[in-house]
Amino acid sequence: MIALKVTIGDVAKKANVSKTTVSRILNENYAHTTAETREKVLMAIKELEYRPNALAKGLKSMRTNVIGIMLSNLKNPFWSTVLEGVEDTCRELGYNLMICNSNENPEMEEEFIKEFQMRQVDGVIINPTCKNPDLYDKLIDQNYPMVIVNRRIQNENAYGVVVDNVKGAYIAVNHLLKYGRKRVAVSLFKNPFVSTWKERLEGYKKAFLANGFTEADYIIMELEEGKDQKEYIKRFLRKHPDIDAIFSTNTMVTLEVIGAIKDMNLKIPEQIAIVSYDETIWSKYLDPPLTTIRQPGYQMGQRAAQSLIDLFQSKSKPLPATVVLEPELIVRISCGAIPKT
Amino acid sequence: MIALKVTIGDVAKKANVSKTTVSRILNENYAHTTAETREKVLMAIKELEYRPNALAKGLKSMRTNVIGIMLSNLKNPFWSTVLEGVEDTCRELGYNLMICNSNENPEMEEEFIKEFQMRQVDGVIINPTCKNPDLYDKLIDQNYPMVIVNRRIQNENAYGVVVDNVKGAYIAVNHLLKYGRKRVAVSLFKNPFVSTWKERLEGYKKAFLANGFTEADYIIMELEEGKDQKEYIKRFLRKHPDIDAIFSTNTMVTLEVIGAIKDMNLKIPEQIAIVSYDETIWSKYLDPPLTTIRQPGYQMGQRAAQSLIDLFQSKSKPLPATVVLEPELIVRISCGAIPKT
DNA sequence: ATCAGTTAGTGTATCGGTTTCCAAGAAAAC
DNA sequence: GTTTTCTTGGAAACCGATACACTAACTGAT
Repeated sequence: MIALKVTIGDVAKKANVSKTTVSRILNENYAHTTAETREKVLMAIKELEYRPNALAKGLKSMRTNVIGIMLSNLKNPFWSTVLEGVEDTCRELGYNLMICNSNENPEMEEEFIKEFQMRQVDGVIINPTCKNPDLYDKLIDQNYPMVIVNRRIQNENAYGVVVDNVKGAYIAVNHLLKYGRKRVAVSLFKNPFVSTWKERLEGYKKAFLANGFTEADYIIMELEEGKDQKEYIKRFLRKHPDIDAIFSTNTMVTLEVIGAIKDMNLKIPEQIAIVSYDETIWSKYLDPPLTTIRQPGYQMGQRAAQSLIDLFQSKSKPLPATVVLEPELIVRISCGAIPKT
Repeated sequence: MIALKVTIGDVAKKANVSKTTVSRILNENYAHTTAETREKVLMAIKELEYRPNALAKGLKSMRTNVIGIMLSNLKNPFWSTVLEGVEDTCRELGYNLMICNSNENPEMEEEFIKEFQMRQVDGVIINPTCKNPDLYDKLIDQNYPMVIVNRRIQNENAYGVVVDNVKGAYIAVNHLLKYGRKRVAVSLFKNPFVSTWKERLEGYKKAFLANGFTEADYIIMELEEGKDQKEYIKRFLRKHPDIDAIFSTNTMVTLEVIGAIKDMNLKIPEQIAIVSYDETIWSKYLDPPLTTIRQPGYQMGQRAAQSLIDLFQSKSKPLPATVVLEPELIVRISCGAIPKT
């Protein structure tokens, strides 16, 4: 048997009071108890090593102090950082965390939302697949406490925490163009549902226009999940031999790009410069050290957890809003352009 | 309000049966129901979009179908992989996952275990800090369903999944010595509580003795958390200028080691060869490409979840056992010794 | 002495399921 | 035709907490 259970009734009996009294003391509601009674009860709790059953508590009180987080990808280290921010914040504020992974699969996403609801989590943080707009709308209409992270959804009443992806892409590509690159390609996983995809592409285009280029100068390399990326990239580079820089919107893609370039015996950054999304601890040790866009993942996690908990703790419901965090360009060798300091 | 609740009573009323009958059908206990009744009830469930309340269910049935996982570090990508294995397996088998992070802090660890117990999780997977032996013993004595991952604890009755760390270190150092390195240092975070620390050090020593060296040849570089690692490594290297290889037991340390070596303008692998723990997607793109020990993290997660669930699903309790997975040496440039193929 | 007001504490319904025990009718056995 | 068994289904207790309605005791004012 698993640790035979001590219930609130046992404590009450031992301390010679009612369950109500014990419950009040447990919940630090001291309205109807003397210091003396409290002492007695706390003693009994300690002696019996009593731990309240969170299931029973949640059932009656309609609050579980659990929040759910649904990510779409566990592999990407960016999410570890976000998760860390969420976890730390939850712990500080007395919440536990239930985690699941939609794997970009909208059916999974829907299934897990139901799961979270059955488990009566107090709210959810979700990196949406963006493929279930009706689901998001329904949840928001129902006033289900939810914070959308990293990506945007098409609903004005959502609470969200994102990084400015237009800006992230813009500062990356702008840096390349300012330092003389003319044929800058963008590499991205084809995923037109996802807002980050659209925004980073938008930032890429914006940088071109801001630097006197035209639409004709865009070079867009769309990769498809599951294929041999490196082969595709090599073919693409051979077809466009004038490319002198690549802005990569995704860590995994970046590594494939670097692999392809090395296979083709091209020099980074002399022949092809690279700026890549997502700073990691490896970035500065790559060959060559990688210029990256850093996203404040830990902060994103913190803010998301904080906003969510505000949502059901504050009496006056906060207005729907999306917090926008700032990306940052970390300049290293791979972009071939280090500003003088 | 959050989605107004449909209860089993509502379904019962709609289908003109008792709660008992609905409950039986929900739990696929068809002993007392005709196909006709089932049909009726399932219709009602669908129409009302009924979803059982997992809290109520768990309270009475003493089963939550939730398992807890406690890691000691979210940053290290090795754990993302493990987590992915656990998550996938849990989903397949119908379990949900509650996650927390002890951050190597034994008090946190104890706190979170209590938290998990209060929440009535069915069992836990834990990467122990190794600093709470009494806690582990107590849980095991109480028959608390628990699978220890990655590290070993001093208790014969534990269930565990680990990678062979003696072997991992052995094959790394053996490779260096076989290919002619004579002054091989090991770099590790000083953490004598943790079994992996001991085992990797043991493997290091074993490789020396197997290659005709003696204890006098050990060069042990112990780092302390929180200090400036790179500075310390540089001082160490200057003090031991004869070091011609480093076996690094930890990804983060490896990066510091590489940084230190580059700062000192030494060549990898010509002057100092490196073999490092934990293969990552970056390893082969580092400068130079890194020879690593790959640990099967995803498998570790799978096996752990599988074992844990076996523990409370199979009638005959499995015997305590620790599954040992095999590490693998991935040879690249940094060790300066690529076997001919 | 009476009444109102306050304080400390209790009894019990309740949350939403599961489970045990029992009943009624049909089928089978004698 | 009566008893036994099997099948289908329901009533009510229960899991372990919280919350509402209530009482008993005490204070103090009239």
